[in-house]
Amino acid sequence: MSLKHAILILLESEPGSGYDLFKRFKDGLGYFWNAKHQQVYLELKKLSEAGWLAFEAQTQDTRPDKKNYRLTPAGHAELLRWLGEPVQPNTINDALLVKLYAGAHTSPDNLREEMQRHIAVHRKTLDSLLSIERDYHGLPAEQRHALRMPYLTLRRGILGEQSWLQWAEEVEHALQDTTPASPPPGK
Amino acid sequence: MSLKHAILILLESEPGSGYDLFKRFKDGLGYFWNAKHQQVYLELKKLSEAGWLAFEAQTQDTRPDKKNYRLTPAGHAELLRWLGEPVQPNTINDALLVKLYAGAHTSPDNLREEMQRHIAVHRKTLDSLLSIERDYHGLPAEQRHALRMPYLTLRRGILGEQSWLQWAEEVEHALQDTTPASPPPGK
DNA sequence: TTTTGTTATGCAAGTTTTTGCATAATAGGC
DNA sequence: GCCTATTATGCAAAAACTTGCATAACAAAA
Repeated sequence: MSLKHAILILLESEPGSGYDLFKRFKDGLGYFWNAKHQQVYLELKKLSEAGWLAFEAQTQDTRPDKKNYRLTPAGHAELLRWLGEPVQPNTINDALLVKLYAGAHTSPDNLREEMQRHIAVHRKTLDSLLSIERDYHGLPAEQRHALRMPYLTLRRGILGEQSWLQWAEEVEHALQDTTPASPPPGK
Repeated sequence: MSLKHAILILLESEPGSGYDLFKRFKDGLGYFWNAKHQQVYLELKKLSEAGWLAFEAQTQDTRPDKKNYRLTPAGHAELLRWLGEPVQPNTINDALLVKLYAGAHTSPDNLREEMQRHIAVHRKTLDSLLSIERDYHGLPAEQRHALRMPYLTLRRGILGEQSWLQWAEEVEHALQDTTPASPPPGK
C-alpha cells in the first residue's frame, strides 16, 4: 500500500485541498504516515485520473486558487475494498539503528550527540501526542466515540514514543560506560 | 540514506557475497533494515562501480559460483564520512495504523482478524529477538564487548516489540467494547 | 520419483518516494 | 522597505524499492 489509501481515508472523513491534506499529514497523521507536498499533489492527480476523486476549483481573492477534492462513489468503494484486504506488517528501515550498529567505528561523543538530537525530536513528538490525548479526554462522549479508532492510533504513537525514550536511556548508560570518568572541573 | 551504508557496515565487519548479505538482512538486521535480494545485488553492483567495494569471483563445485565482496579503502572512508553525518529521524509509514484509523468504516471482526495476524508476527519476532539476547548473555565478556553496539539495536527491537504487543492488548479491549455481549453458548 | 527447499545470481518494468526547481500573492516582523 | 513565513500548486529528474520473471545445481523429504 501507499499514500493512496491514506488520502482516500482523509478525504472520506472530510474533503479538502492538497495543501489541506499535506497539513493533516504533518499534524494529525504525521506519526504514522509521512508525505511531502509534491507527492500529495501527484497522488491527488493520479487518484482523480483513476476516477476515485473529484474536485472543484475554488477561486480565492486573497489567497491562491485551490482545488477541493472529495471521494467519488468509486473512491468510496475502493476504500471499502482496501479495508477488507489484509495489510502486510510494516517493515522498518531505521538509519539511526544502522549507525548505532556500526557505532564501534566512530566515537562515543559522536553517538551521544546523535542520540541527543533524536531524543529531542522524540520528546517533542511525545509532548504533542500527549497534548492531543488530553484534548481527546476533554471531548463530550459522543465525539470521543466518533474518534475512538483514530484514538487507538494516537495510543500507538504515545506508547511507541515512551518505549523509544526508555530505550534511549539504556543507550545513554551504555555509552557512558565506554568513556573514562570525566576530568575534574576547572584548572 | 539507504541500503548503501547498511551494506558497507555489514561488509566492514565481515566480507561476503550478495546471498550472504541477504541472509544477514533476513536474520540479524531484519528488525531494523529490510531488503529484497534483488535490491541487494543491485546495490552491490552500484557500490562496486562507485569504487567502494571490490569482489573476487569464487568458483564452487557443488554450489553456484559466488562473488565475494569486501570494502575498498574508499569504501571504508565513505563509511566513516557517513558515520560523522547526522542521520535524520526515521519516518514511519505504517499501513496497519492507516487501516485502524479508518476502522469505523469496516467491521470490528475484520479489524480483530487483522490485529490477530499482526500480533502473531510480532510475537514471533519478539521470541526470536529474546532468543538472540539469551545467546548474547551466554557469550564470554570479550565477545560481548565486541558486540555491544549491535546489542543496543537488539534492545531497541525487544523494547519496541514489547511496547507494540502492549498496545495490541489495548486495541483488543477497545474492539471488544464495540461488540455486543457474545450470545450464550450452545442451546 | 516428483516436489520442495536451499544456494546463488541477476534483468526489466513498474511503483513509490525524494530532491530540486519554479511561481505567486499576502501578512507580519525588523 | 526587506526578509521571512504562510498559503497554494505543480513539473522533472533521480533515487529507492517492489514485483515478476529467469536460470541452474543439488539435497532432502514425500
